Amino acid sequence: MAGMERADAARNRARILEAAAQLFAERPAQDVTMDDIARKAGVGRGTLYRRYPDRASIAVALLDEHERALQERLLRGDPPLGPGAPPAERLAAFYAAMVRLLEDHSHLVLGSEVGRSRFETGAYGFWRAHVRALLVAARVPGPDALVEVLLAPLAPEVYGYQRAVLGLTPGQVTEALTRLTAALGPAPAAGASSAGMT
Amino acid sequence: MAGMERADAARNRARILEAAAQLFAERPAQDVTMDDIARKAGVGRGTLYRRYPDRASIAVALLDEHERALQERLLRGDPPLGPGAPPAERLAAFYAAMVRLLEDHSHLVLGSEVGRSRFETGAYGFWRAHVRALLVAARVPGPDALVEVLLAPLAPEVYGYQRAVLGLTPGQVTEALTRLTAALGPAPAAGASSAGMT
DNA sequence: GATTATGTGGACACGGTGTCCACTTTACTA
DNA sequence: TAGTAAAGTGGACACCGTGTCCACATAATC
Repeated sequence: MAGMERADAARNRARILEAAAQLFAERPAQDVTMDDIARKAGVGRGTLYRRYPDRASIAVALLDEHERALQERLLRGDPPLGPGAPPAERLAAFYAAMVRLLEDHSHLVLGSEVGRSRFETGAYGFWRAHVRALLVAARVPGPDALVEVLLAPLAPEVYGYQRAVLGLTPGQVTEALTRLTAALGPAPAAGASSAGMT
Repeated sequence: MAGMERADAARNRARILEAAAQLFAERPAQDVTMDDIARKAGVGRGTLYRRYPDRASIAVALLDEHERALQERLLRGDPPLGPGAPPAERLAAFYAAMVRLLEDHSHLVLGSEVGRSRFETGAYGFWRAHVRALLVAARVPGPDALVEVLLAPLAPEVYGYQRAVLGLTPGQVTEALTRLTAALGPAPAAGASSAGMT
């Protein structure tokens, strides 16, 4: 372990995170200044910058715990989210859960620079790996490029736009993704009637 | 017509656009300040702000002409992009063209706040309407939510990420989208063998 | 050539960011 | 328990970009 965190430091970290969560909840992340957070947390600017060099890193920290929880459920939770169910069902469950996550916390991401850095977060790679594994399990051919296409609507900016501007419901997004995935599948045996569009 | 534009004003507008195009090409839009643009264009700050209240509006102006050109081709160009070809082919052609457009000009959008405002641009609505119409023509059921999902990978941020970080080629993106769309289709008649994944 | 409206440009004030360093607190050691 | 080193803290500060404002210049109109 690389040195214990001092007690006061831990306390302040908690304060900062809590203050930031409140502020991000009540107005766009863009409009929350580092100063706001420091003041609300009862902490000096220097202290804030020591741990979190910018807004994005705070948002990521806040997001992290929620994402971890979902990852845990994907790996070891009950079906259909966890292992045990057929791939298509697990995918549908994943979409629903992911939409739920976005629904609850996308405000952390929208409007700050997190959108970009979030991709670098380990979490996004995790979702990708998960979906890819399910596609492979379902014998969908050429999963590599498909994964990205299937994940794109869950990019925070895109999702936020679909919800806020277009007025789509979370259910509609989930359903569209599920239907899309359901339409995929192993190349039909020669001669089998295909349902695809010509 | 709401008043002619003065000759000097027109000249300066052109200068500004040209300067901005050069600057955006050589470094991330984020890092180009309004001052940079004004200086390079040989124009005062006030003049710049008069027409373009922020970076985003400049980028949108630059993007506009390219987007209009593609719109024109979609409406009145030769098949498969224009009318005449079967919907699936037109969609594939559209994807390819759109990827090309992003390939050439996504740097205008990435990193500035355009990402957001771009959605409000008429252009995005146009793409949506186009794809939706093609889905309808192909008798794909429930096109409304699907359109968004199919367009999501073409959101500039997402596309840029797939290209830069993931290393996907333009061709891969196009192909994934095309395959996805091809898999869609009218609900198969009861009893017909489905190629979809279970 | 005079008048008016439109366009221009740079000075300015404001606000946020990130840095820096003297000070305080904690954890360790004798 | 006192002393010491390391870690943490907080606010003052300088920097930079933004957007506004207004005195001036230039083009269109009479």
